[in-house]
Amino acid sequence: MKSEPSDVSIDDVAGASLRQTCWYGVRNYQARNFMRDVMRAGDLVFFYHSSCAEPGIAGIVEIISAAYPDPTQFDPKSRYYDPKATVENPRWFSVDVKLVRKTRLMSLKELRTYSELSDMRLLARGNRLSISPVEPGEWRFIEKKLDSTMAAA
DNA sequence: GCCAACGTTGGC
DNA sequence: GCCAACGTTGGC
Repeated sequence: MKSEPSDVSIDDVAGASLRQTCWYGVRNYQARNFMRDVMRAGDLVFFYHSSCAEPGIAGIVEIISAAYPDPTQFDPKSRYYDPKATVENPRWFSVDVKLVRKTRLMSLKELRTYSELSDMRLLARGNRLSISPVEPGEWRFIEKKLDSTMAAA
């Protein structure tokens, strides 16, 4: 799951009182469908920092709730307000996530160096989805790299 | 700030 | 249902 750290970073989650946060603001149908139809409580997620100086994986979070209507779609003051959404017929969904652990930053640049990840959806050409599935083999590979390689600084 | 690659909108 | 115009994402 991608988040702009200037909005919500892994440190924001780590610093939150319950070390958890609502994942709001998804406004893409494919990403919504992954969240609503595929994610389940207990699933683990790579927390990816996007649109920043060093984009990449910055931590691991766990899904702790089923998808529920994203409250920001009903809030006229929110940048995520959707006038076509109603409480009876919500368009957009959120999940709650909690911190599992911060990791070293595994940059996009580094991710692209691993042939084992050449088919990863996140790395696909032109991919803009803020939420994309990670194959079990990809997950294991990245987790191993995160554990075995120390950050340069 | 640029721009490629998408996704969405709306006229027809 | 097509598709041009427009808007957004996100790396660089």
